[in-house]
Amino acid sequence: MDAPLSFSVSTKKGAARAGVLTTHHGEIQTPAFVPVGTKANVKGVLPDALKAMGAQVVLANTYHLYLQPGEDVVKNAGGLGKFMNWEGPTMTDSGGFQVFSLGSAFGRTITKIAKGEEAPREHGIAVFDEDVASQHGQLAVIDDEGVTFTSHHDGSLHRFTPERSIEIQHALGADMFFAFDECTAPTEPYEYQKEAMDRTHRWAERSLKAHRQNLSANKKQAIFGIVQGGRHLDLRKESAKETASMDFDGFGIGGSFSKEDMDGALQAAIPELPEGKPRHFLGIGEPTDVLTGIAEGMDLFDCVAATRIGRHGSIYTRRGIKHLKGAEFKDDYGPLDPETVVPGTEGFSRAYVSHLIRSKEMLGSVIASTHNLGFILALVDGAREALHAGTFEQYRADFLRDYQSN
RNA sequence: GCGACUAUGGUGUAACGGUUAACACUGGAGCUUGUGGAGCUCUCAAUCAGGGUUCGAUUCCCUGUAGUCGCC
Repeated sequence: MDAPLSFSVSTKKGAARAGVLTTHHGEIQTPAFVPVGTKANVKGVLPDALKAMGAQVVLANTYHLYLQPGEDVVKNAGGLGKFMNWEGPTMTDSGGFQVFSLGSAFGRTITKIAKGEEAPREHGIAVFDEDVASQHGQLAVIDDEGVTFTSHHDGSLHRFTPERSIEIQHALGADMFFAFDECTAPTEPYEYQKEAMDRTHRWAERSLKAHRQNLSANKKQAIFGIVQGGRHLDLRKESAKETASMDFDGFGIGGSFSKEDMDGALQAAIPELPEGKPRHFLGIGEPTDVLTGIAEGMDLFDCVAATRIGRHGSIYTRRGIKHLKGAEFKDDYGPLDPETVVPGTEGFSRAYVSHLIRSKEMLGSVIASTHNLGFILALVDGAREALHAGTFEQYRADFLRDYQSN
């Protein structure tokens, strides 16, 4: 295979679709959920376990691996997959998201999913909270060239530009990676959303150029452009159109949404994207959101929620999320989710995992993370099969009914 | 048996004689969407008993009770 990536859609029903994505490290049946392994590890879950539960691809982060252990360590290990002993396909995120999560949003009550709080800010480009900055030594300043930030490890000063991000991602060597973008808080005003979106487009062109100039990387790695535009449908459409006009191998839809905005943003953007290239929904999501994305025509999803909430003692079940730290689970000797079997976690009871989490035993986090990852992978597997069988809408409706019924 | 010391939420510790008895852990509830987070937020919960001094006692005095240590 000469191209780094090939993609074919085999089933289409309305906007939703199923297909196969082929990389140098194997095939990915889409739609697919991508476990997040930020620092070249999926927290608490061994590669063998990932494989056993049907994970097809993992995603690591440029920002984190650049700071620690440094991209050269990963490169000299033979690339991300070799380094982490994962034989399948890999992806890396560009570090752009950290501009958002460590910069303007850090220390505030803003997350990827908007809750409606106001985000006070100076008009302009330097975005950080001075109190937070002094308290945590935190600082991220965006300009048109790139972003300057301090390391959370030692406070040292660093700078990412689109070119630098691509250079690092070449060193990390994942099969697919993302252009460097700016993700804004959903609470930012329209003018700033547009300004950030335009900047993201310029950065996309620079990212693409930097990648195409590296001929050997070009053969091995695929680059995805990222659609932004906040919660504004006209911006979403414009961003999708603009990004689609560039020669990317695939597309990510990024940014932050309120729960209600998600559908609209997808509907505005997706029709502008080419049919024949994969679409990745960045940072999404929870089970119901993933089904929404599939229904709208997304192919790939990554999200930290499964491992994060698992690590802290909450599990997905067919009947909604259960907080195992709750008193009611102390003597609940039933399985984690009677309706979902995850390889490697069969036989563990809610009471047992509740006990482990309460006593801060790491095995509790391991079991819950494994369960949650297996749960959402199985959910997406089921959705894919339903797409092929022509029963996806029913599948989704059934799941939503059960999940919200508790 | 005698002496010394101690007695504050479930646990461990705070509190010049002066607002609503503080903190940590535990317990309970909630949060987490391209992971600075095995994390964060909120919350229930106590002055050993009985007297006395004082305007006012967790604080000072007496008695009782319990515990710890030491001594016959």
